[in-house]
Amino acid sequence: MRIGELARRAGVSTRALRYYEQQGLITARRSANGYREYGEEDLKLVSEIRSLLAVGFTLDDARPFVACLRAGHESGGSCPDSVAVYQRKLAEIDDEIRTLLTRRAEVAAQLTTACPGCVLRKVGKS
Amino acid sequence: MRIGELARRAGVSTRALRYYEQQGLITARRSANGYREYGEEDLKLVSEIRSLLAVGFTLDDARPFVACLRAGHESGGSCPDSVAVYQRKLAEIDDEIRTLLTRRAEVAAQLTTACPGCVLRKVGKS
DNA sequence: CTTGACCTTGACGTTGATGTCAAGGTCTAT
DNA sequence: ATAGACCTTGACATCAACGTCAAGGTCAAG
Repeated sequence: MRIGELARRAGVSTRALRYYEQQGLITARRSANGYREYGEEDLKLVSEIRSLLAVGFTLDDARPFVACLRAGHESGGSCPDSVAVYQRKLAEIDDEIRTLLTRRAEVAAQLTTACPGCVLRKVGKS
Repeated sequence: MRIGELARRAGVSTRALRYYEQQGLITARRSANGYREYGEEDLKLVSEIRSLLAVGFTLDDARPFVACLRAGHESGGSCPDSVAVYQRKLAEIDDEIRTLLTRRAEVAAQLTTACPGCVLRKVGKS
């Protein structure tokens, strides 16, 4: 299939696909006229990339997963490198959550200081 | 005081101060030679801005706080507009936290699926 | 043969808060 | 008068993942 069809089926833009290729995440054969030609495996790769992006991974994070699929594994996450990324990501997310919780407390404290009572009375609630 | 001194005392770069001015957050008198001239109030404004940025506010979010201080209030947060921003920010932070918690669960689930047991065995732990 | 749907590469725009040059004016001290 | 520490405005660079033209080639259908 060509890039337009892959884009439609994967739910991404053709621009995104070319970008992934430029970043070395996917590759494409070229037909005689220079058009990119993809197979079903590529749909799988792109789907993997999208689901990873959807949970906050970067394209760089997605590399090991793509490599894993290319290596023939059914799941992109079943390779050591992918697992390492999963674990690093979990740690990063935990960090962010902690940061946000701290911030939340700080902001709530400042609000309380600046306007005692404001933090308790929800807007629009009697 | 001139921009260099304010920058040192506030712990920011002169570039940042000029940017805040460009964004309409602070203003400066000009001495005969064209140099920016600041007073102690400006240090207070900049400090307020920095502490807000530190907890994840944008410069735009900081506007009401600066206006509040300029209006003579001791605290930048003690004006209705500032309180509204506080509350909006709290809601935003809560949203982000919820999103991250969801993501964490998703990533952990994928990790479990891809590599059962990996999520339990902490790296480097026997 | 021409429309129209598809494809190509290339390159600038987006977002926020600066960093970092460039090219030059000002002022103090030596 | 010259170094050097300060100031000025202006403008491009950064980060990620694309969006959005621009200018043009390809191909099947009418």
